[in-house]
Amino acid sequence: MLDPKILRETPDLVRAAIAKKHLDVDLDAVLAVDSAWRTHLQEVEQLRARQKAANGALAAMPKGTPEFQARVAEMKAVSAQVKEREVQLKETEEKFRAAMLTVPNLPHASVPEGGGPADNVVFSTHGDIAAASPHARAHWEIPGFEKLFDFGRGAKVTGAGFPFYVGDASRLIRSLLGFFLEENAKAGYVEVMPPILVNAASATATGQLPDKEGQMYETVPDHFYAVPTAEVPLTNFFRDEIIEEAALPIYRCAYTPCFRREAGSYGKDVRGLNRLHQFDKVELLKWVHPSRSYEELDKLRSDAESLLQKLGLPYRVLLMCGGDLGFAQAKKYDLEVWAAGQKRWLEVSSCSNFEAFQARRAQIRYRSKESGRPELVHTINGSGLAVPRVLAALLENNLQADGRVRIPQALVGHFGKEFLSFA
RNA sequence: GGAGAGGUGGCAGAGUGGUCGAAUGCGCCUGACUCGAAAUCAGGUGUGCCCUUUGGGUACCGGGGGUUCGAAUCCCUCCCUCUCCGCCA
Repeated sequence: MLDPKILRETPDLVRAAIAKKHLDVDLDAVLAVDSAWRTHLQEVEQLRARQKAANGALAAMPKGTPEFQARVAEMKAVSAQVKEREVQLKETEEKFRAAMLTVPNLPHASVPEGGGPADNVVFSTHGDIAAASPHARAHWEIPGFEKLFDFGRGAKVTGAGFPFYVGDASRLIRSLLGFFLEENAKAGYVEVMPPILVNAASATATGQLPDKEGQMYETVPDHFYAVPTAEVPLTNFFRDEIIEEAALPIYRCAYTPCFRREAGSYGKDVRGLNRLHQFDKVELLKWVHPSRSYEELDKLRSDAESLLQKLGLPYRVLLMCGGDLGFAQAKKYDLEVWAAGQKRWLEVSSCSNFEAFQARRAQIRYRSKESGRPELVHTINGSGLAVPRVLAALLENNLQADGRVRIPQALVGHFGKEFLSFA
């Protein structure tokens, strides 16, 4: 959520931000609701002040006297009025809250202009995509693929998008996860294993609710949500807390399975491992001092990049333009790995600075040494990394003439063999 | 799952209808004393929101609702914690 004061004091700044993000928000309506809410609030608070003053007087008065009775009768009327106004206030407050949730975060000045994916800036490119395996093919076309990545049986047991990983496939995923977690630990991220079901309050704090309810799996009868990313439980770790400034920055990482209903997706994106309902991912998350959030974003991005580098996978970094930035992000980089068989880039990490937007909604603050008061932290997160697409690129790029897949040197220790075999 | 107890400020812990944002102790901050420290003494020390912002107002005693002129205190409901029993990886 954006700071309502920013909206009140500098609405033009917010208008410009909305334009840069190519969103359509009725700011005048939001401002009108804000104004109505504040009017109602003041009315109710004035009435309550009368009540409080009368309470003191009544407490000191001998009970049962005519004066006392008269005062009670008078305050009875005020009480009725308060109750009536409070109903109005609650209504407008709810409208105001809902209206504020339609206002996006402000994009950082360094975010390029643009309306959509075509306007994203290629920030950097690493590795030689032309040098990728001459034997590359789309991973789902590799002979024997279905034996190790059993989508058919997964569909029988659960549904489409819930594959079984058998033998070397399972082993390779486990190797990747171990590799990611250990490398991240070396970079200073403390490993956390969070709950993978969260309650509605947590899903609301990170913005999955109320709007994206249909994207999550919900349990019955407890109404918990299967996490779409470890970002949700991890960010909520410090929800409604005040952190000592000396403790910042806090680096954490977590592996979780991620569950996404992916309602409405279709086409080539959904082939093979490209898009699943359940997948494995290691998430990186930081809580940082506002003055350092952009250097921390760059650092997190390069931490994620180093994983791809160590795996020897060609990739590029996109700097997302205003129109492709997302509602809550102030700045975002996407890491895309090259899948030589599909001849396309696959997003494996999205590194974002939310500034105080997420922290305000989740009420995550630090006690400022300078002011002595609680201030909102900045939150930054990104994948480090999402497994299935890294796996897809690895299978495609490292495919040998004999149908085996060469395991990157960094992974051999975890995997235990030089090659994965589909035979 | 069953039975019981309980959730109050950073912590401990009073308060069971009225001037209570809340005693007291600890902790923390400032000052005095001291060469310095400890001890002692004095003062201060929660968070959110609103306004005509060196100030004023209002809300918050696990969450929500109710009774009442007035609720930390009474009632309903949900959540959580602890103890005992049962079940279980």
